[in-house]
Amino acid sequence: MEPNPILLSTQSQAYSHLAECGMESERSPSSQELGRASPLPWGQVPSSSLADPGWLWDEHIQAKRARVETIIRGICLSPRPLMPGNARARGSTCYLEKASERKRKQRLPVQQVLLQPGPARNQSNRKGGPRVREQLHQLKQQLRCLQEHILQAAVPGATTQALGCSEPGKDPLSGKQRRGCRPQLWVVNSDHYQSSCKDLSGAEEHRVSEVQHPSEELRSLPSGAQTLLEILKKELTRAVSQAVDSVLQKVLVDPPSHLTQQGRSFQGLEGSGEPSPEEATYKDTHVLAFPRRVQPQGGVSLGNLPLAKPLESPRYSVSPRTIPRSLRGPIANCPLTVHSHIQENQILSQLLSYGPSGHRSSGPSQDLPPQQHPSSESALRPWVLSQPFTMAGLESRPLLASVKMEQGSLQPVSDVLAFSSVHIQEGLNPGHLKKAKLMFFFARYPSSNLLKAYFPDVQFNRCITSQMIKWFSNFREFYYIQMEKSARQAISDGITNPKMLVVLRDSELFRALNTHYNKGSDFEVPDCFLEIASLTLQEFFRAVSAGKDSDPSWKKPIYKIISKLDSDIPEIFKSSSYPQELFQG
DNA sequence: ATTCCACCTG
DNA sequence: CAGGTGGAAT
Repeated sequence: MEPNPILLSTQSQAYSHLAECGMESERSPSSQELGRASPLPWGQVPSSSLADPGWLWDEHIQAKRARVETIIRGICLSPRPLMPGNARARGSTCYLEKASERKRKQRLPVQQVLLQPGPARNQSNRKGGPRVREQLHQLKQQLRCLQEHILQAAVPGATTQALGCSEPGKDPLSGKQRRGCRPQLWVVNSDHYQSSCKDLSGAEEHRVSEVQHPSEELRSLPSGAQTLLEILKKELTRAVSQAVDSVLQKVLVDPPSHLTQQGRSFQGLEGSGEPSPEEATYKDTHVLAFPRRVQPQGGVSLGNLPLAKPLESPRYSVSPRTIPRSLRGPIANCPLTVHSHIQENQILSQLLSYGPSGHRSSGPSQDLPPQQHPSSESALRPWVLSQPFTMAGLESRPLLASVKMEQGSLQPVSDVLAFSSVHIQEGLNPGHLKKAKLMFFFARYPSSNLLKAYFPDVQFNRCITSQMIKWFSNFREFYYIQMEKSARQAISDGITNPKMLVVLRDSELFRALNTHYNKGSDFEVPDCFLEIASLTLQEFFRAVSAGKDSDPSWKKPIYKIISKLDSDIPEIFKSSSYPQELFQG
């Protein structure tokens, strides 16, 4: 076969070293954001008492109520160090990792146990006066409001709304939900109510501080008052338990089957994990609703991605199953549910990481014989997995995180945020690697700007950019090694005319290259790449034939030539969900 | 002084 | 494939 002259249609782009505009400045603050995620103390449970005339009839009662509230608040407070501490720790970790970047991808911090079983309060006595009962009745009603509020909290739109109306006295729910507050529950939701907590009036804050030492004051109370207090406390606790239980029962009537499915598919993630049909539905509704909460954590802007607008708006009807299942843990306070909660978190971390290993699949699959396509498939699967949640032009990872948030729990919301943040920071997953490899067929020397353009779902920072540049450096390394090897082979085979050297699809060289960049042959290697490869091969052939390889830098001229022969990368690669199509068709 | 890159190594 | 390094270009 007579190879044609290899004059390529070189839409050659001069390789330009474009400085990576550091998005650092954007990212660093975001890391710190994490630390600030839960800045507020927990005692800020706003009180509605002043607005509730029923409580004003007697100052004594009011004072008692304040104390009871303090107790309740204390219950709410106890778990507090857990979460904010966690968030902060995670944030700083994040920050440190950022500072010490250049590290390879760090493992995602596996979600640790966040539950701390609160003191189990048994209560069976109920002999309060009618007034107390009446008040308890009110409490129950308020708890019902709480139920609704919880339901709403599962959907960001609703949460946003809740925040918006959290001004004391204006919020119809203000002050009501917190009396139903169970500790863990509010650990879960604390972030959402920060603003309302901030709105505590000075008077109330004073009142709160006034009753900071209930134990002392309690002892000084008249016995009748103490009795009343006791009864009130018990009834409160009981009512809270009932109310929350009922909420959860509602939720559990329609258990989030997708979660269990996830649990299973998570174990077999490498194998046959497919997005459940229900996951698909998420992208239509809920997913859109969440990233907004993720965004600020995730790092300031999702860059170029116009996330905010469409996500702001809609309110979505919330099905009961969107209530976090893990709420059961705190409620039931039982080891089993705690365990299930841990499992959920594991699933969460697993899914947010790139595979069961918690690390992107790497060496092994690459070192395996090319025939073992499943390995490459598995390397890609986690990425593909995330695709159903990817809307065009949207950042996929926050969406994924959002989904997890939904089927996970409210409690780790902040952790999910941290996850997503870390995730964004990590940025690159096997799907990106795959995509980069395919892009190598078109561009051997992509500039950082080009990469940014073609990876819209990646939050570029210095580390990410250099990592991706490094990828291409490694790609080139392999490429040139193969070329040199083949050239030398051709020479030793007695070839004399470089024009005879053409890389064909059935050649061994092609096989090696295809195996490296296109494992599984999911992608049809473009002809332009074969032309470049042929040219490269010929250049190596000429150089070696001319004995230039004695020069230590004999390859440099070749590199210079090749670096000018980058082709335009098809626009389709600009889609953040591009390679997905390869596996659908 | 930085940035980029090839090269080497694990 | 990532980390580290040295050289070269800017």
